[in-house]
Amino acid sequence: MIDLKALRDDPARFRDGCARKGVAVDLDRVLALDAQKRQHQTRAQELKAEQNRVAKESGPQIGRLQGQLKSAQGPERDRLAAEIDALKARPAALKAEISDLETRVNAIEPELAALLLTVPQPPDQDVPVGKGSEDNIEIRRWNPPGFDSRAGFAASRGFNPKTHLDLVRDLGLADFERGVKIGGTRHYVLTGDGARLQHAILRYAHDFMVDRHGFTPLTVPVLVREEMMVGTGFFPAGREQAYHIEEVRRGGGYDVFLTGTGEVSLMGFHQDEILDEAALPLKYVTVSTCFRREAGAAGKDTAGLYRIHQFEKVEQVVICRADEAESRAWHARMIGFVEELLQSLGLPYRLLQCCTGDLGVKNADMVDIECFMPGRGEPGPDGRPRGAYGETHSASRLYDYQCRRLNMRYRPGGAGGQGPTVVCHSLNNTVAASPRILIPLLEIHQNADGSVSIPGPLRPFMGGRERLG
RNA sequence: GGAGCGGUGGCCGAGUGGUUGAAGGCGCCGGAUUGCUAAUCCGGUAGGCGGGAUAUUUCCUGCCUCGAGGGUUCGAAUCCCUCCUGCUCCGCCA
Repeated sequence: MIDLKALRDDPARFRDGCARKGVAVDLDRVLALDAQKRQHQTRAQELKAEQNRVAKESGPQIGRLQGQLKSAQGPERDRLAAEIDALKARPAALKAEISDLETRVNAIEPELAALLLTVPQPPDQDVPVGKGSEDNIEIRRWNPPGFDSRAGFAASRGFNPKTHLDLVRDLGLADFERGVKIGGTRHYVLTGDGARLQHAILRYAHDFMVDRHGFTPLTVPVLVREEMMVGTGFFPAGREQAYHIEEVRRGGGYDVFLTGTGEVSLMGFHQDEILDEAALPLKYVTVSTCFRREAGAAGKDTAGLYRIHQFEKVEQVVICRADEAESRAWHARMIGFVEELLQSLGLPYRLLQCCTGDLGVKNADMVDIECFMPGRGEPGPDGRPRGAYGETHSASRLYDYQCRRLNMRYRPGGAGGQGPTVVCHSLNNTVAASPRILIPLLEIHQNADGSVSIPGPLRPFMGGRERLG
C-alpha cells in the first residue's frame, strides 16, 4: 500500500507510476474521497471535543448529585432529580450530529480503503519502461565452463539433448498420468530418484542460505487468512491465482487460502509488530509447498514439470531499515546468493531486468533469473527444441509498500528510542523452486548415454551417488 | 468436539462504570553522582489519524485506540452480545 500522505503531497508521482506500470486507477477518486473523509472527520472531532468537555464537567457533578439523591427526601429529592436530568441532556444534544458525521465517514472508508489497495507502487526511475515480459532487458548471462547457451546444447556437448520429459520417462523420475489421476490437470508425482532429487535440491538450497548466508529458517503455514494475502500485496490483484478454502460456507469462522509462495508467511510473521531496529535486517528462509491456480494460463506450458498447481519452494525474504541504499544493496546481494547457488550447480542462467509493465502492483523493481533449458523453446529446422531460458527465480524490491500493508515498523534510535516509528522495507527472492528447477538440472547434466550426472553439492543428499541411470 | 480461564503500552504486569491513555516493574533515552566499571538518584519514554504554527529541525492542539466489531450508559479497559485468539483439563487422533 502506498502512503496516502505521499499521494496527497505529490499525486503526479503516482499518476506517472500508474502510467508506467500500465495500471488504471482513479487517483482523483482516491483524493476526493480522502478530502471528504478528512473534512467530515475534522468536524466530527471538533464536536466530539465539545462533547467531551461538557461531559467532563457534568459527569462528576452527576455522580455527586446522585450520591445526595440517595439520602434526600421530599421536594429536595425532586429538585436533585431534575438537576441531574438537565445535566444529562447537555452532551446528548451533540450526539446526533456526531453520529451523522461518523456515518458519512464510515460510508466513505470502505471504498477509499479498497481503492487504496489497488494503487501500485511507482516503479523506480531506473526501471525500463515497457508493456510486459517481452520488454524485459537482459542484464547478463553466465555459462559453466565449456558450455555456450547461445550456440546451444548440441554444439557445446556434442550430442542432441533429450527434453526433461524424455529424461523423466526414461529414468523413471515422474509419473504424470497417475498424478493427473489423483489431482487432476497440472499434477504429477515425482517417483524414486525424481522425488529424491527434489528433496536434495531443496535441502541444499535451504542449508545454503542458513549455513552460508546466515538466514533464519522458519517453517510456515501454507494455509493462511485473507489478511495475510492482502497484507503481503497478493490480494486483491492476485485473488484469482489462489486456492480458496471456503470454511465460512461450512460453518467455520473464516475462510483460508493456500499460499502461492512462502513469502506470504515469512512476511506475515511480524505483521502488526514494532520491531527492534537492532534486530534488523531480518533474514528468513523457508521451504514450503506452493499452490497456484494458474488461472488464465490455460493451454500454456501444459506438458511436463514447468507449470503445475503444486510445487516446493525455498524462499528468502529480507526486512531491513527504511533506507533506499540498503534496500538496493540487499536486492543485489539476494540475487548474488542465487547466482552463487546456480553456479555451484553448473546451471547456465541469465538475469533479466523486468520492465515497468512486468513488475506487478507491489514492486518498485524486479529482476528475474532464468535458467537455460535445452528442451524448451521453438523447434529448430531439425524439429528439435532450440533450447530457451525459462524463469526459475524472481527477486523483488518493494520499499515499504508491503510492510505498510502489514503494519510492520521499527523505531529509529534503537529499542525504546524516541521519535516516530518508520515502516520497514522488504525484499524477496526465490532460492530454488522444484520441480521446475529439475528441468534445467536434468537437461543440462544429461550425458550422451542417457544418464544424468548429479552436481557435486547434491550428492551428499543422494546417497553419495554421482549419476542417475 | 466438551468445559474453564485469559487477551492491557517495546516487554512484564495492576486495574470491575466517573480527572485511568492507564499504577508498578523491565528495557531504553537524557541528566546527576561515582577517580574506570558496577551500583545509586532525578527526569523522560504507547500507537494511529486529523488540525494549526514553523527554519524540510521542531512545537502546539484535538480525536481515536486497553484483541476486533457492535450494544447498554450522561459516562466503559471495567457491563452485555458476536467474532478472533492464547492457555489448561477431558474426548478424539496423525
